[in-house]
Amino acid sequence: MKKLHKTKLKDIAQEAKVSVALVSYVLNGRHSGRIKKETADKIKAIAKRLDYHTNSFAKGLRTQKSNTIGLILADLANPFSAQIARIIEDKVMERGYILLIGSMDEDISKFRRLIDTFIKQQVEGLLIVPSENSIKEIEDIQRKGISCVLIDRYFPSLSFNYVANDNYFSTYTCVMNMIENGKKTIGFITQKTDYFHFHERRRGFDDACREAGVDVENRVREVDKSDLNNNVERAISELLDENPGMDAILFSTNMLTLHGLKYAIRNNLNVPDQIEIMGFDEVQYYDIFPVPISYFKQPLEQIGHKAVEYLIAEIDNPGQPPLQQVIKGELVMAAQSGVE
Amino acid sequence: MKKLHKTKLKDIAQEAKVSVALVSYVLNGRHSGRIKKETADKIKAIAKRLDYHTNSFAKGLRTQKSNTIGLILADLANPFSAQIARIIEDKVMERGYILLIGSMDEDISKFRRLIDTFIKQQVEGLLIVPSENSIKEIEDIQRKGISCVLIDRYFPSLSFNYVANDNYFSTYTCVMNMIENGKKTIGFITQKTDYFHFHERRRGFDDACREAGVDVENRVREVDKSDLNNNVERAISELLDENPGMDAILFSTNMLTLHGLKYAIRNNLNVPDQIEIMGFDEVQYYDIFPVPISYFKQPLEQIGHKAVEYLIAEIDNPGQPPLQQVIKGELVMAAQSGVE
DNA sequence: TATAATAGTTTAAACGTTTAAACATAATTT
DNA sequence: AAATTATGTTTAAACGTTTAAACTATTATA
Repeated sequence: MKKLHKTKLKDIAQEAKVSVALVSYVLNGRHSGRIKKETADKIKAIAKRLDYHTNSFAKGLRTQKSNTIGLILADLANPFSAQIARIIEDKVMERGYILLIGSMDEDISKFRRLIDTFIKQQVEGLLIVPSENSIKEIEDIQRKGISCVLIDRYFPSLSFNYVANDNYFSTYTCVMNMIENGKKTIGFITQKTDYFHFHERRRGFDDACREAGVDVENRVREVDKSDLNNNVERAISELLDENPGMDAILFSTNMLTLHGLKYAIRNNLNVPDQIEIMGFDEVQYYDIFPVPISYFKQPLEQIGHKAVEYLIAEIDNPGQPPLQQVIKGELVMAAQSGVE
Repeated sequence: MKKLHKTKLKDIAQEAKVSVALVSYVLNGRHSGRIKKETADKIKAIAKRLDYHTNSFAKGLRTQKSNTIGLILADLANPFSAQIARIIEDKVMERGYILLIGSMDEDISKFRRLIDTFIKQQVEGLLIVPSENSIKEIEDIQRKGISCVLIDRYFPSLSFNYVANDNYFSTYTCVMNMIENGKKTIGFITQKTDYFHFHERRRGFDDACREAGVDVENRVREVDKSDLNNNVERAISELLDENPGMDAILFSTNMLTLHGLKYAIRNNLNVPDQIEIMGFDEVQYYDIFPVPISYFKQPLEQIGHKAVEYLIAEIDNPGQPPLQQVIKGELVMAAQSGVE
């Protein structure tokens, strides 16, 4: 049972025959310009030799700052979450903070536990990719006066900081692009949900169709999340049956898109000549499918960065008017088919 | 600029007209059976009303325990990492600890930064899914006497705690199964790497073939990670060209498997009758491919659980002889084709 | 020569908890 | 009635750090 002695300021002070305070000043670079270079160097050398690491408990207790930000994800196993987590972690570190990551796995009680945990850990702010039914908890956070920025999803009824993809623009752009490319009968497969961002995607689709003068009637299917496999398949074949000559389908999530691809491959649809498939979100695996697919790429990088900036702004200046921004992503066209 | 006053023990004590110590005893349930129920209830009620949350800085400083475990992943964006993170987070919470997650993104300097950060945060132990060239840092951790368990990958040259998939068994099992099913000419596509676990997979393949009396000569390709796309494709077609009648290919990672599927679909191979494809790791998307595929499923759940158990054991009893275990996963056979 | 400014360092209190030990009172035993 | 035990609560020190303020010694200024 080896007893590991963690080096503390006192150890360094003794070794250097100076006071603890001086060591602290040196190691924090807070020397008001008065510390002798010689002493400073000696102290730094000893700190290094003894492998000193600040005790953040003591530091945090004394300074009342944790330098810590919490990130709560709807579901870590979702590639979207994982990607955004990575982006945010980098950005947060760059700004001198530490990121705590928690995944609520679409489970509200876990969400509450995470919030409590993070509060106990004295996080200075929270970044949240909220899940569907978490509005009450979000309001709670607001009430407690904790700095917080919502990511990707938000509640228009709440006056809250958020950064999200411009979902209206996304589907609007997709449709317009299809139409430019001569598509006439466009289907849309989306998810049945209360999420505001899905409504926006729907609205973008509808408006674009209306503006372009193409029909929307009976061209949209909202599928239920449970038993997605079968529901999507059914939705697609219904859509195709009831709209002969349909020459394009837009899917509103990456999972839906993948199912669309599956359907196309299984049924030997000629993509994109007979029917074009357009998806949402970049998925590492799109290019593995033997079918060219264009997709709307959410601006994850920018969303992550902006969210961190907003949060830090809020931390530095709590209670400011809400910072809200939607960011436009871009359409990534399939590699021209024929070239393999 | 709303000033948010965080409730502390003192506030509760004043409100209840008792000492801070008593409040602490009550809230920690550490009442040696002596505290009047009435008082305890009153205190608890006030704590709840004032929304008290322990200040873990103060608590950690005083108790010298952080109740915190750090998880360092090779790459959070890899589905394997994300899945294992989820499993571990649950398990760790269940055992009363808090999990800090960090992703090193295959970047050694980031790895070192994460270790430092976690040490400063006073983690009681580290769980690490190490990346290829991190052996020096791992030894460092060992030298510092920090409790640590390696996950999934380990260094046989180091005497260290680890929990991993039984990689030898995995490929051995796959091959044997193929042979039972009448396959005669089996190819193996794996990654060119120094990772010990890939060597094990290779060894399992070789041994199984040898034992079953089938040839290994020229049936294995180790592809370079860079430009995986093209390399895999080339490897497969080489393999098929040079081994006419090859009736099965085993892939040693999920990415490789996906590329294998892509190849099969593009080239209209008849899977599994003409050629069987067997993969590694569960991937959410396998079943989307219009091709039946069997795969070896790593026992992620058990690996995660065991790793947490080992780490806590090590924390409770540091310096004990190393705990090491490989766990056998299972082969998941493709849904019988024909049934759609 | 006295005074003030400068440079370099130390003192001491504070952050919010925990916890062994002490204390006070009431109940029980001798 | 004194001594003991049980019950309920408080005291006070400690954890490792930061930081305003104080101190000391030296140098510059009046």
